[in-house]
Amino acid sequence: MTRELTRRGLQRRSQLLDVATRLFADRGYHQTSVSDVVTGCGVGKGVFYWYFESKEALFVAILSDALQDMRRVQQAAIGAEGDPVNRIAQGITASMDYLSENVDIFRLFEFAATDATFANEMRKGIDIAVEDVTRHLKDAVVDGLIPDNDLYFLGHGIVTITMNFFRNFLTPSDDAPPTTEAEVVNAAVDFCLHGIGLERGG
Amino acid sequence: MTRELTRRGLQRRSQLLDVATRLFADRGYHQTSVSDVVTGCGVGKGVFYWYFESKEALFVAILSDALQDMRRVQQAAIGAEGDPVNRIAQGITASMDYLSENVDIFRLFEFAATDATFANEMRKGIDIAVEDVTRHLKDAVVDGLIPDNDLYFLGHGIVTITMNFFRNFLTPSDDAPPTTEAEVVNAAVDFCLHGIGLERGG
Amino acid sequence: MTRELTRRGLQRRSQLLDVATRLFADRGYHQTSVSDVVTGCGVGKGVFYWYFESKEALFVAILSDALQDMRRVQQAAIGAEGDPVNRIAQGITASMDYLSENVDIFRLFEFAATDATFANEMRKGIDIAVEDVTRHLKDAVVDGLIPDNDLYFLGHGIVTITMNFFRNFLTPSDDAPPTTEAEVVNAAVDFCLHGIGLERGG
Amino acid sequence: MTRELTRRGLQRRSQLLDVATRLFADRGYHQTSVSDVVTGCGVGKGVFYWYFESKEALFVAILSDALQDMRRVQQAAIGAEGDPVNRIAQGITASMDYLSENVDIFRLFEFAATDATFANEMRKGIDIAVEDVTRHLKDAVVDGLIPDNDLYFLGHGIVTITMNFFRNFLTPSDDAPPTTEAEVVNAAVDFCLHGIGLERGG
DNA sequence: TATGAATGAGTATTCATTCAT
DNA sequence: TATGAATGAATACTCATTCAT
Repeated sequence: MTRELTRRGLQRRSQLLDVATRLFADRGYHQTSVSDVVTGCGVGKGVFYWYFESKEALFVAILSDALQDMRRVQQAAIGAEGDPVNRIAQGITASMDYLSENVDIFRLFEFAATDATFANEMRKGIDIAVEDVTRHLKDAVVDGLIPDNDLYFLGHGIVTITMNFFRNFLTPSDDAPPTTEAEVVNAAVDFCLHGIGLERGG
Repeated sequence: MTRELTRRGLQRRSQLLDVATRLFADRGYHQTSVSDVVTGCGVGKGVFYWYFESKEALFVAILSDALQDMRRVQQAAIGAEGDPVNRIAQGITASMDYLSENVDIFRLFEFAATDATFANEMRKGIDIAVEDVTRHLKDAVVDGLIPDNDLYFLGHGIVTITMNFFRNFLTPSDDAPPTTEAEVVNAAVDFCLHGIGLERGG
Repeated sequence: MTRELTRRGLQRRSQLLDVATRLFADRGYHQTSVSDVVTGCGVGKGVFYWYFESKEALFVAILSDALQDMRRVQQAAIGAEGDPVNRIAQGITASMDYLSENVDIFRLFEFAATDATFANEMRKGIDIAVEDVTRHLKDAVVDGLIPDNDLYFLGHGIVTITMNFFRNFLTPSDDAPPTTEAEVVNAAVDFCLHGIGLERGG
Repeated sequence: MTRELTRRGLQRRSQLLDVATRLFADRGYHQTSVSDVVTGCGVGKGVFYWYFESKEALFVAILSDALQDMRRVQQAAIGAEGDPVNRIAQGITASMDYLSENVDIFRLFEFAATDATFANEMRKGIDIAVEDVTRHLKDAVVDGLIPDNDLYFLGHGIVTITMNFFRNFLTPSDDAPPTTEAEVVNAAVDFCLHGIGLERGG
């Protein structure tokens, strides 16, 4: 399938991904038909299958693209920062920024995590994030910044807490949350650093 | 629809609810057909529509039954406890117990929260839980036990944290969590009490 | 799938088989849609899948039903005949009679033999026929009626020749074949008996 | 459509015919898509419609090319042979040789004969072969070599028997046929000559 | 000549729901 | 109450064919 695409082809593929992301986030994956997607792009039905093998493959493409994007954003934010603890803090901040600007993506993450078909793909993405964090944690241990606890579990905790804080405090809900993104990011970072045995600023 | 049911009828309805709960939790709502449910009960297809107006209505019935059950369990655990802070702590403990014994239900809660069709129903259940907690919080304020902060937000926080701790630490996952239910319950209670401005036991 | 069917259900299933057989023979399997079949029965589309798992399964059902029918007819024709050579002759005659009265079936046999999906199913049917004939041949050898040649090959030959004679001389074609069924049956029987080392009537 | 083709164009067309022949024989006409054919040639989809009006037209081209080829081979084998009976014998031999070396083609013949769309085209090819044989038969009658029977029927018989013997004895099957091509050719020739009232070599 | 992209009617199949008995 | 049968709209996907470049 992995086809050679012209510039025009790449645009079309990208358009399909965008429209599908929006529809999946708005109505849900199962409530969105391939027909809806192509209609939303103003193209014929066959076009879809020129670019994707199946509806499922499309969703997986969105998912893994998003996971890669998010990771890229994290790495860009971290840049050349030397202090591993700061690297973690900046990674959390960058993740929340990314999700704030791509709320549709966050909803797809949530769906993927609960759906048998995609749970595994989602888990793979999370595992990579955990590995990234764990690498920083190891560095911090080596540098004597934090005690040598069960790093994998800590890493998992940081990733999960980040997602949860985002869900709980930055996802729009009826009862208006009196929180700015900055506050939530702060709270998440504090929570996580505290979790790994640190006081921030200390 | 609210039909008069004989004893046998009530059993059948209950059986349908049980089988559907299991199937929905295992395969997902959209991947489970009405046919699967009736086959799982060993009955004909017409039976289903004798007891439920639609597949959607069935799911809503499961959802609201479960929410009611959970609430009943909370209230039974609280009993005649006089201290409002203890009431909250016991409510959290009872909730985690309930979810531990009804993991299928927890999965349906998760699904309901992400699916456009049921998100509202789920939210109603959560709102009731928040009101319950908030009532205790108000009592605690009146008794001078905790400061008079934004109680609705606190109440929401307690409910959410309870669910999140359950998901994060008591839901089976690859990287075996080295936590017993008791530990998680403790952590959740601590976290929440701390959140409302209290040290437990203090 | 193997479902319990009521009398009415059995009739419907039978009707679907009949209509499909006719359409497949007239237009070809690939040129006949499931839609054509249900329309031909005057029923809704879902009915089809109540009775058959797939279009392919329907064709296989027709095929194996027909092969069984034909075998039943052969056995009925042979009855209690004691002479194994006569049993063979009567089997050939019965087969040709059957095919003459079920020309549609013969066309499906021909199609099945050339189509990758069904060739195997068809071969199985033929193998059974060969085994039947071979049993008679063995008896004939034991009785000293024919020489002890390679019986499996002979059996295969008899079955194939029967089908070929039918195709060549009893299938309607432009250049009207000046042959009656009786003549062809005679010729086939002669040919086969001669093939196994016998003169008929001798 | 009949387009002027450059040398390169002729090669391309020929390549398409070859690849399609192989695919059609392997998977069947209906199971092979135009896409499969062009992919098999490593060219774009538009190319196909440069050389052929339709998928159907492609198959017809393969079919008629093959029929012409086979006829050419027959005529080359007959050469300047004077004896009409020998001409027939040599034609049969040449045909079997051709089919042995082009088994794919034989499968397409079989398919074409059973498919409503191509049965007519196939029949035309057979009719020509029958006419050829019939011409030799007429010569043989004029020469007093054979009795003056229904020649058209005899001609048809010879062509059909040739195909049948090939199918039955030279097409690969499970029960290994203990026959060499030479034996089958001999048998077919004997059968046919006998059929027209002759003993070979007599 | 050739290509990648697009078309859209058509196909098998599913499934929530209804109905006659 | 219950069943087997029927409905038909909806869905994912295919594919011969066309077209702009």
